[in-house]
Amino acid sequence: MSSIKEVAERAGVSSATVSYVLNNTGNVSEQTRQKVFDVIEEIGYVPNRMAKGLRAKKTDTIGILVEDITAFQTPRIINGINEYVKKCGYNIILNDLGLLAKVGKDFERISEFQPDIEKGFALLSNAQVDGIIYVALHDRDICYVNNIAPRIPTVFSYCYDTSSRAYCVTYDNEKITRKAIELLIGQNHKEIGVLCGSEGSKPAQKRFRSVSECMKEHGLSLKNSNVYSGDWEFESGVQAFARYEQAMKKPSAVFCMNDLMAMGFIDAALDKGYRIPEDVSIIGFDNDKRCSYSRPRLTTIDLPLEDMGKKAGNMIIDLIHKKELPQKEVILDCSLVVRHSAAPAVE
Amino acid sequence: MSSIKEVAERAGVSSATVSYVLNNTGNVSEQTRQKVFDVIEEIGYVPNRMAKGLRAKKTDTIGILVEDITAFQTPRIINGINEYVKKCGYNIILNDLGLLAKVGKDFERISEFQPDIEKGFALLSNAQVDGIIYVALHDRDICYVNNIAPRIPTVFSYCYDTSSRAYCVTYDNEKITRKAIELLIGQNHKEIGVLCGSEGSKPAQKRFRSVSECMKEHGLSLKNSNVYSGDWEFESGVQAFARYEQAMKKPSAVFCMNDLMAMGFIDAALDKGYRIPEDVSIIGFDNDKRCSYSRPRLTTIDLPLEDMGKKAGNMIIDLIHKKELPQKEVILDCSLVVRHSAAPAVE
DNA sequence: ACAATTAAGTTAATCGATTAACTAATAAAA
DNA sequence: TTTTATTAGTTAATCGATTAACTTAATTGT
Repeated sequence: MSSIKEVAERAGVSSATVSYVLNNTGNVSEQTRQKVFDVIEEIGYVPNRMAKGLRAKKTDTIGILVEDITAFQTPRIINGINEYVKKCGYNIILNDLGLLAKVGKDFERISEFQPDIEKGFALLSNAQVDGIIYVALHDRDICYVNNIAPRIPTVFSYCYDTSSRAYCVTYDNEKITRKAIELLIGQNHKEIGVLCGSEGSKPAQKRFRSVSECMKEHGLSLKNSNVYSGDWEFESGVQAFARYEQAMKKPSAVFCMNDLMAMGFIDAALDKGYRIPEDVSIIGFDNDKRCSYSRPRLTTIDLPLEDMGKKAGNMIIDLIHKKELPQKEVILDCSLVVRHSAAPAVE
Repeated sequence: MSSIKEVAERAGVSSATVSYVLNNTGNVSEQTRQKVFDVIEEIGYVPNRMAKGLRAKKTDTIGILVEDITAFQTPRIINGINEYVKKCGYNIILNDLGLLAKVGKDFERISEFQPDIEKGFALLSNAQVDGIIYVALHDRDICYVNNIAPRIPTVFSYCYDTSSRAYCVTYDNEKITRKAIELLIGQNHKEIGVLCGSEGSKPAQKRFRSVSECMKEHGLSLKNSNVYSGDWEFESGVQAFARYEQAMKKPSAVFCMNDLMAMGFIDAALDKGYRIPEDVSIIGFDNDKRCSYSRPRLTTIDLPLEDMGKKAGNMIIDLIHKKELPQKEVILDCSLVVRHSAAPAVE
């Protein structure tokens, strides 16, 4: 309601002087400064961000475009971004595309929602944000999004980009998958199974290749019959166990490409009287909160979600300040969370 | 970059005409309209929201102030708000106070962070949002916040207000607690225990009173020895079980004031060889995703979080349009999610 | 045929904050 | 004493979109 003009009149100065007081610029006597502050306090004046943004052509605001706020990883990433950018004096605007309900875990289908994504970018872009951070649902190639990344600095998180044109923050699938498999090998497991994510999924392919290579390097081979297909969902873990149980020679350990499938596998196993980890060791992936209280507690892989958010915030602010970034793609390390679902092989 | 002026020049019309085309107002010939659209398409013009907001004195944007984005209920509420307000042509700006890390589950301490909360309101308010929705961490009295609710329409969600001055959306603790207890009574449980939330907590007090009254109405009495104190955390469920186990006459069912404590109780019970629900029935509260895959699956209470978001969105938009609201406080019903942790009493 | 109406546009003020360019007075330097 | 700097302000243009008030031409009514 109240404008800088009103403050100026009441304080008996020009509006320029008020602006100088507010921004701590120009030359203003202590006396005048105090008077201006008094008036501001008195009438509860708050600067109009629209006017400021219009004039200054920047808003000190970062736009966050999330594919789905209800996905378990999204809040942790937002939290990381928020923590970092607040310290730098930036605010965030969030826009949620709500894609999870539309695509489930079928991340490949997200490209169908290209118009929604473009709309989200347009919305943030005309909200005059200084930069945009895109938070994906699942580690995936965003090259198709690249052509719409607007004239505004943009950083993709939980994404990589095979075309290497976009700024991305992602995590190292290969390294951590190897670490998990090496844990099992170190526990003397020789027959290791793998429960895969959806067939078309890039991270699933990466993880599979890492499992296979890592085993080969340790003189083990990944048998076809020990590879269970899955679709990231609980139920596919249940089905995988059914196939596991029918096998003649059963793996003593199964690496599951996410926690949800691991839970399905374990649940089905426990129903049939199997003991975990005595009969079969299980490693999950995601450190998904929904699986926090499994019995036994799940040995799994924690994604550096907060750090991905922080790094994305760091990159976007550097880009806004037109700093050169040393690399377009930042790949952060995951960590192995050792709990009780994987144990040394017996016999 | 490109402004309405540039579009006007290229299309050979005045900027007013472009504005009329954009807003579908005024009289513009089909020919001119088409030409303007062509130019807009060609140079990728996007209206500047700052300028628009400055002139129109509204932004079609709702500010959401959340106490903590990582709390399990927050994303579901945001999702509900988002879904509703998008349909009405509104966008959202989010500001996260990140209080969870600071107060843990000690919600009463939130009042210590009054300055942070005020800062959050100020931030959104000077971002010129048309209205603010405050999303609390836990159902609680927000009367102390009331005096800072600014000249902007404000709706509190996951909150109630003993002073009845603020607009609130909350859920019915009493009704659903009775329903849960009646489920147990219907299952012929006579000796019912209750695992409480933090002592100072208002919802914990409400739930306790409801348990006690409901039992009395059914001719049962709640024994002091069957009341376990807790603090909403997993560990206090474990401790409650220790006390449970020492008792001479053990309750055949325990109503836990949240899922986390229920999980702690169950976990400890299973460790000691107790069977759930054969030896003791358990009901939780929250339908917390972290407890989704417990064995047995938890019978619990689902909070109408999306609906609370939707309703808050509905209320704030009505307030923005200066509609009279029939009531200041809206109380939504929870639902009982019957799964497998509570079963009829044996013997 | 002439007034009244409608259609299709233009002009210019406005929203509120910023800031370059200017003034005026005082203090310091030469 | 005159010049130069410094201090403490003011004036007015500007950012981009909206919209009331106006103009001009074409159409309609009687």
